[in-house]
Amino acid sequence: MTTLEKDLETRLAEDHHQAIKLWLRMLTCTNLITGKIRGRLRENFATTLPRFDLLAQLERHPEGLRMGELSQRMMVTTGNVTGIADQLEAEGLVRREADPKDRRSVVLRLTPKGQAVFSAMAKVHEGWVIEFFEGLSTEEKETLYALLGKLKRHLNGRRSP
Amino acid sequence: MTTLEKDLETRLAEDHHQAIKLWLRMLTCTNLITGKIRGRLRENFATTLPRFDLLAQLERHPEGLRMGELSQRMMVTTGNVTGIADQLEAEGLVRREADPKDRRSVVLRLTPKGQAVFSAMAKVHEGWVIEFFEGLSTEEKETLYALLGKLKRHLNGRRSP
DNA sequence: CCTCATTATTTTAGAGCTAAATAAAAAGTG
DNA sequence: CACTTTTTATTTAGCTCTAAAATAATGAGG
Repeated sequence: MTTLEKDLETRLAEDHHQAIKLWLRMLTCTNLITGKIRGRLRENFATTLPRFDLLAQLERHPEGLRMGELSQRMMVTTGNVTGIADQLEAEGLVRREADPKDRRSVVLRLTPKGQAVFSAMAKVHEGWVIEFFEGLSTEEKETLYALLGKLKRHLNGRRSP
Repeated sequence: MTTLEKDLETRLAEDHHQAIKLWLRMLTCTNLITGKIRGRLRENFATTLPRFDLLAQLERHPEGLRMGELSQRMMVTTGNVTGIADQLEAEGLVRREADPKDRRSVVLRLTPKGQAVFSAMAKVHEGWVIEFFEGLSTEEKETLYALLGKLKRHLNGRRSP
């Protein structure tokens, strides 16, 4: 084996190791942040991250969203959305409505109470996220955002969507 | 309000929005990757991500790890580690051993079968991760790794450890 | 009409995960 | 040494999530 070949092999191996290290670090950061958010949502508002997430999606879509749309946006199964929606409906924060265009569909909307409860939480939540990322400068956040955008396109682009 | 103040305020608001967008994109990328890995682990090896994660930790520490050490490294509760270890022990992949230095502790180690099963999976798993990140160049991965490192230090450094 | 494939939601079974309570051993303190 | 606090692992109750099966409505073709 020549020196050039050895170098190429080494560089490839390092690149492989690099991807693994990168992935583990990314996973760690995400876990740290979700853990903090989960704990604070519980302590401050006695609610959970998926409940908050569902309300956030509805708040961005006052016209309501179907269960399938919610499951796509929240990246969970429709069965999971059903369970979370059940709880929020029991708490009076969301309402199931019939879709006039398709009787198979259910459209979920925020109730006035749900809007009020969510907007109180959203302000505080935004502050937490700002705090978590304030270790990075605006330029660094911009770079990170762009790199993750490229990663996301690659992940969505090829197989197993 | 003067023009300067308005600009400052606008810039701050944009910075806030930036943190939220960044966080949501980061969460999306992580969810996409974990979803792919989970599905492939199930299809190819009939196992799950937390099981794989526990085996991976033990593989890096042939001397064994205590339940508490595992829970820290896996970023889950010790109760959760107990349950996953129960399953892996029933499958004969790990073994509980008494810690001679501390009778409260349990040291978990890979069995020979566990080593064999894991190393077969690890090779394939590494290939998946390389594939997920090959949309980025070596330099881009390096930049992403560094930025996440800075983020991680900030997250660990301040309140709520 | 009537079937057949598709789409939308719910239900079910089981693993994952947390927080809190428990039990046992170790470590610190007067 | 006795007493208290801390540490370590397990257990328990309850929510979260998935995959797969069950319901039910839509739509296309014959």
